[in-house]
Order: sequence, then C-alpha cells, then structure tokens
Amino acid sequence: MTTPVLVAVAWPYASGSRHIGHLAGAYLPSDIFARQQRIIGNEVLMVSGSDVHGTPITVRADAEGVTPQDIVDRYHSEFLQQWDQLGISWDLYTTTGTSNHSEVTQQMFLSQLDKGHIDRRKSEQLFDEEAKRFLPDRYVEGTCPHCGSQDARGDQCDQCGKTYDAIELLDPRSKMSSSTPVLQETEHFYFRYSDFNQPLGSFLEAKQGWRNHVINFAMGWLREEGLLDRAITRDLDWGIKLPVDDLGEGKRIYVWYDAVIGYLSASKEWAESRGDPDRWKHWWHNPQARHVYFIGKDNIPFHVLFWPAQLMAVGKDIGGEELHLPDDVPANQYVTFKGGKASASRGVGMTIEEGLKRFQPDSLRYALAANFPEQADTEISIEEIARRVNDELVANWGNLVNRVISMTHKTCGGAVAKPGTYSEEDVSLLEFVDRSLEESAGLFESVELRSALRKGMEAAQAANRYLNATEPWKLSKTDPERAKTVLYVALSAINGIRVMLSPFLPFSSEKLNEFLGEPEGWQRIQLPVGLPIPKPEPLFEKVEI
RNA sequence: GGCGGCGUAGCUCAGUAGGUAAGAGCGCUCGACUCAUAAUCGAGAGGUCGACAGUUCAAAUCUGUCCGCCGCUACCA
Repeated sequence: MTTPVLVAVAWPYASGSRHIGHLAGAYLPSDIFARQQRIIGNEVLMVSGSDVHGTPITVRADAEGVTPQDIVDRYHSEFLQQWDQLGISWDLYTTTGTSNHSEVTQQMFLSQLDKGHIDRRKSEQLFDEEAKRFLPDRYVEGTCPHCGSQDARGDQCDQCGKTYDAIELLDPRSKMSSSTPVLQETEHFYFRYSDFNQPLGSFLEAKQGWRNHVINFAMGWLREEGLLDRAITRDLDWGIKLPVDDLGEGKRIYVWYDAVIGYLSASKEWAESRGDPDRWKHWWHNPQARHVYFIGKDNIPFHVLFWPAQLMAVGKDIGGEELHLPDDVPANQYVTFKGGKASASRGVGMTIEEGLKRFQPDSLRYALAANFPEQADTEISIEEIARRVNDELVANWGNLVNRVISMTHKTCGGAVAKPGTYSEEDVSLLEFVDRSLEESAGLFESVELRSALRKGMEAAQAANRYLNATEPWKLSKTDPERAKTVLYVALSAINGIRVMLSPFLPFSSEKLNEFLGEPEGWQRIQLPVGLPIPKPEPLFEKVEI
C-alpha cells in the first residue's frame, strides 16, 4: 500500500548564502528521506522554496543600494544552482514571492480573521525617523537596563544575558542609521496563538516516537506560559499585502506568519503546474497521508506550535476539509565547527559553495549524512569530511565496487557469469545484505538516517570480508568455476547494497544504475546472467586537504 | 536569570524500560593478503562513561549538588 508523503523542508531565507549546517540540518536529510520513500513506492511530494520576505533582506538591499527583489533574485538563483549540484530532488522548489503564495496566505488570513483568531491591537514601537522605519529589536542597540553594558542588543544583553523589550534600553540607537529611535504608536493584526494552547497540547501528547529534544522543547514551551499572541503584520512595504485595508497603507503580513504557509501554497502550485489543480488535496485532505517536516532545531516552535495552530485555525475553510497536521518533525540539531554553531554571516564553518568546491556532491552528502546531528550537536570540520570520504566512502564502498568490477573483467570477461551452487558463506553474505536492507528500511521510517547509512556501510564491509575469505583472485587460477560463483555473489551483494546507499549517493548510484538498472523497490533483485559490466572506473575520488 | 541539551576510547559518535567482563567507525600497533583508488582482512593496545554524593543486590543509565560547553528565551526565522 502506498502512502502519500509530504516531505516539507524548511524554507531557506534568501538573505545570504546558506552553509553546510543548513545542508546537514534540513536539505540533505529531507532529500535522502524523500528518495528512499520514492523507492519503496510511496507518493512523495517534496516541496520548499526561498523565503523572500523579512527585515534582513530589506536591510541588506538598503545597504547595497539595490532593491529587495535584487537580493532575492541573487540568492534564489544561487540556491537553485546548488540544489541542482547537490542533487536535491524537489518536486517543487518555489519562493514565497509568487502570487499563488500571496493568495493562499491571504485566504488563510481571512479565514482566521473571520473566525476571530486574528484581531487588531495597538502598541508602541521604536521608530527610526531617519530610515523612516519601525525597528525590529535586532536592529536596535543601546545600554543594558540591567548591567549598564554599552552595546547591548535590542532584545538581549550579551554581557549579562538578560532579556528585555527594546523599549527598555537606555540610550537606544538604531543600527540602520545610528540615530536615536523614538516611540511611535502603531496598530497591527495579532494571531491569537493563545486560542490553541489546549488543542496543541492534545496534538502533541498524541505524538509517538518524536525526537526527545523536539517534543521536550514544544511541551516545555506550552507548559511554561503557553503561546502568546503575536503580531503577524509589520510596518513594511516588503511583504504580502493584507487582504483588508483596516490598517491603512504601509502594512504587510510578516514573514514568519507567511513562510510556513509555503508548504501548503507550494503544494497547490505543484498541483496547478501539472494540470491537476486539486491534486494537493491528496496530501492535505487525506488522513492517511504522512507529513514530515525537515528543519533545524531553531525552527521547532514555528513548525511544532505556530504552524499547527495556524492550520487548526482555518478549520475547513480551505478546500472544504480540515488540513493535515504535521506527523513528524525530525528536527536536526546543529553542526558545529570548532565548538560553535555554523554561521555564514559570522564566518564560522563553510558555505555550501565552498563545500561543493572542495568535495564531489556524493562525497559531501556521505560525510554530512554520516555526521547528521540527529541526537545532539555534532562537531565537523574539513578534515573530518575528508576522513569520512577517504577512509570510509572510498576505502569501503568505492573500493568494493572497484575491486569486484575489476575482477569481473579479469575472470569473467566483463559480464555477469553464471554461478554454480552456493556455499554456506555465499548464502550468508546475501542474507546479511538482505537483512541490512530490511533494517535500514526500519531506520528510514523513524528518520534515523545516520544509522541507515551505517547499515549500508556495514553490508559493504561484509562483502569486503567475504572477498578476503574466498580469495577469488586465487580461485581464478585454481577453480575458475568457483571464482565465477564468488564474483556473482559479490556482484549480487553490490546490487543490494547500492539500493541501500542510493538515497545518500544519487550521482554515483546513477552510474551503477546505468548497468544494474533502477532499483526496483527496497530490495536486492536477481542479477541477470550475461549482463555486461562496464570497465572499472572509480566511483569517488580521494580528496586531499 | 529561566528552559532544553550535551560532557563515553586519540577523533566523530552509539548506548534502547538500570543487570552478562562498556560499544562502533576512523586513527594507532602487529600480522595476513595483493583482485582493488597503498584500498582490503585478522588480531591487539586504548576508557576510574565530566566531578562529588546518594538510591539500589546492581548505575554510563535514576536523584541531588557542582564544573565545563552549546542552543533557545517569543521583533532572526
């Protein structure tokens, strides 16, 4: 039975280059999971896109003297190119800048407004008169009201660690113009997240098998003070227009309300583009569907609390049925470099571009997958990646394929030879491979990708061990028939292992598919006798650093 | 400050409901092999499981305190 699986992937912010941490946190795990789900026959819809709204983009645009759209275009095209190079298999990678996304966002907004889950409130905010802009906390600095530190950030003091509201800052300064911001009243729409504390509690309590840090974090948040209502509009001219004009000009829907809506709007866009506009309902109006969200841990509140609340709040207003809530949110923790969180802006770690410059895509994918921060923050470095590539990927899997193909040419004339009767060790190896396939399938279900990868590598190791034990290079002289059987078994093992590794290593797997054929399900299939095997060619290059 | 997490072999990490003498991969040492990108295979060395105290017949696993590190703390998303 096939299951419709929505693979929902965090929307990268088109405000700058993304780094290896983002890759290991969301984009790679989602792709690996999606590829495996496709092989086992599930109906995968994998969507994401560039998040084009938000203050950092407008600030950057101002700083460079270009338009926000220029910034968005620059990074969106950079992302597209990198996804292509990395083999990220989106069904749709779009942006939040489409008219479709605006429409869906406005539709949700109106529904929630109509149901009373959105209301209007006035507040006083810091306003930069020079830049003519209301200032998010992050763009204000000043003197800490607690410890007197001179350069405290707008929402938290790095010196004493205390948090506060930006309007409490003594001697506030705008980071945009260095002028002194003034308090100005403004009115905004608020989403009444507090309406959903109870339903969210029930929703989360019913969840089984979620990662500890995800469920702990969400439950903790609810238990502490529950969700507070949050303003979902801003005084901006960059963002989705409001579908009502109650607040006058100069207001836009704010990014963190609309970005998560991208999962739904992208699903609709995908359905529209394939000429089947209602197809999205197969995932969103289907209780049998499975929605898996791939995000970094910084995104947990948005996907485990805010987004489900927003979905609940529309009821049956979109498409006539309730919208499917998240089934699993296997958020990854952080990849760290020299103990610190990766950050492109602070120059910690490596951008995706640098990673691709140094390593082949499959090599980078392997090394990161082997180090996915699924349980805890995981330390990584260029040396670690190179080590994983040279001492594991090349030495174990790459070498296995190479040595077997090479021997197939020397003793079987470059084609799969007819095997004789299997010995005990032959059967035992193939059973090991088949068992590994089963076990890795289970690990994929629980999104334990690191362990799933290990299963494949263990099988490759078993095959290497088998070769050392059977010594087909000697048999070819003493017992050619037996040598052919051994090589048949070894090729059969490879035929199973490559299925297991293919979600992780799409490019090199494609090379194997060229002669072994596309995987037919999550299993090892019978190798046809006489199948031509191409000349050996290393699957992966060793890297030097 | 509050909340969450982490601290296990040289490195990167697993350790499921406390219970056989603490695991894996890589590295290292020794040995085997030579088909293979000096790759592979075997054996071995290596840890008072951050510290201290407690619960228990029994704790890396539970409790408390402490030390160190990281993240979040709602206007970064």
